[in-house]
Amino acid sequence: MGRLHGMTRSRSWRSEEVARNDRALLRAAREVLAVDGAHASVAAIAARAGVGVGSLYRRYRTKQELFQRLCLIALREYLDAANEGLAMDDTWQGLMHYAMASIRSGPGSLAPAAGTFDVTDEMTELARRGDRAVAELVQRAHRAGVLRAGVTAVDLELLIEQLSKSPLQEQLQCQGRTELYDAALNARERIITIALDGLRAGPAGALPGQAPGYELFTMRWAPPEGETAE
Amino acid sequence: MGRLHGMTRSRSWRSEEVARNDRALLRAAREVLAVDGAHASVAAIAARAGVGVGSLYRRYRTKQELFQRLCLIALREYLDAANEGLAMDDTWQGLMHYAMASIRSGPGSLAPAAGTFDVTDEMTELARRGDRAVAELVQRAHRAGVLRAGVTAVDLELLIEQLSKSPLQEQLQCQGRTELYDAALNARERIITIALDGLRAGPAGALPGQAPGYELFTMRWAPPEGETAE
DNA sequence: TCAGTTGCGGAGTGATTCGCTCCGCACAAG
DNA sequence: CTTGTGCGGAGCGAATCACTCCGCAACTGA
Repeated sequence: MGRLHGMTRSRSWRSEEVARNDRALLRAAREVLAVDGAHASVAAIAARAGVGVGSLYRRYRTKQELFQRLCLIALREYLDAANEGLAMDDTWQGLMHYAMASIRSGPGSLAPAAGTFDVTDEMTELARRGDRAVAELVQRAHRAGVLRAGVTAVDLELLIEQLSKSPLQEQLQCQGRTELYDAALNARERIITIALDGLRAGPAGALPGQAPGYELFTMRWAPPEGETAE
Repeated sequence: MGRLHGMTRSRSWRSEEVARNDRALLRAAREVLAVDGAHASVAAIAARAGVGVGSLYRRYRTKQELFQRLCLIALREYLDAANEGLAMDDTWQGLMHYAMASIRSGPGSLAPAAGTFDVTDEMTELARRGDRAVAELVQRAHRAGVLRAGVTAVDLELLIEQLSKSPLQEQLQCQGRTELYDAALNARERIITIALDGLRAGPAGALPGQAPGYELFTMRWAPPEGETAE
């Protein structure tokens, strides 16, 4: 925001500045999407990235295209996190590594955008591989006896999604209270720690109801019929 | 939607139907607010309640007035839940009773509306009394040794807020997939159980960072300065 | 049977916000 | 100087917002 135009930059920004703008755009898009949900506007994204809407539309032909790229990146991070977790020796730490990483940059943040753009084959493939890795992560943890009895991969993924959004931080930054941002970050770490520790095997009782099926998780990425909804 | 007008109803609906509509309106308002956040529209609320916007505006002079009444009711339920929890003999069960009730009808759902309406003295008084009751609930649980070391009342309230929203159910009903609603409800119960069990005293390690202050919780109800935001 | 009354649904209204286009400008190279 | 390139943001038509208003159905007292 403001008038900074050219000014400081001087040498070959032929593609250097371009890449920086692209990263800022993607970061801003994820943040705004997490805050404003399905109603996130391109103007807000561009403003948060510190660029004009013109620059945004030069890189992405449409809002949907930006969200698609965002989703692809999130899915890649999701898959990487699961594989990294599987590579760890400590079973519990591996599970937690995946959970933490997935919460931080998870597809949960862009769930509100689900159904507003077409899902490419690459996305479904990435999601499939990720789910498979997570299922193995969960199975391994159960075999090691460190994961609470009855917890399924779907339980885990839904819990992660639940923890992905931060209502507190959303409102804080929506009101512009930057002075409390660090405190909110700290508070969120504690909450996540508490919630994830509920996954540990221990004296806690059985889970209520029966294990949820995968359809709860896959359903959302395919718009039902008749484009958007209702 | 639909033309059902009078039809089935016959006897003295002078005030019976009116009360039913009011309840439906409040219920719908809470649901839509939880789904659409700050951008919830009166049309959506009225439609979900099965009434016309005219009926909504005959009972509430403005959208803000509806949200105020909604907030007041939620705060009352919140206070009641805390007091009921205190009245229980079993300390842990008392805490869980409060948490469950607060999650289900919690002020967390209407957090996005915070700052969009004026806070009355009655609201602040109710919130103050509720917070006091919760603080006692937490203190009592700590004395009994059933609550995880280091957990503060603010931690608890923020965790409850985190669990108040259900991204899964939101999207489900936004897409009109009613056939999966029961499964989603069941899945949510499991997630809440897991997360709340992380509050139990046990072998889990210490919480990261330091205890968050109350300002994180009270800040939001007072618009900073300059009305809405930004 | 029939005016009179009451509460209802939803089309209409001006204001606002949306996704997106397009143009003037700052700067580097020739 | 002229030319070329990527930029910010004003501007545009469409969509959506909170809110008003009116015709109608259901019921009442006679």
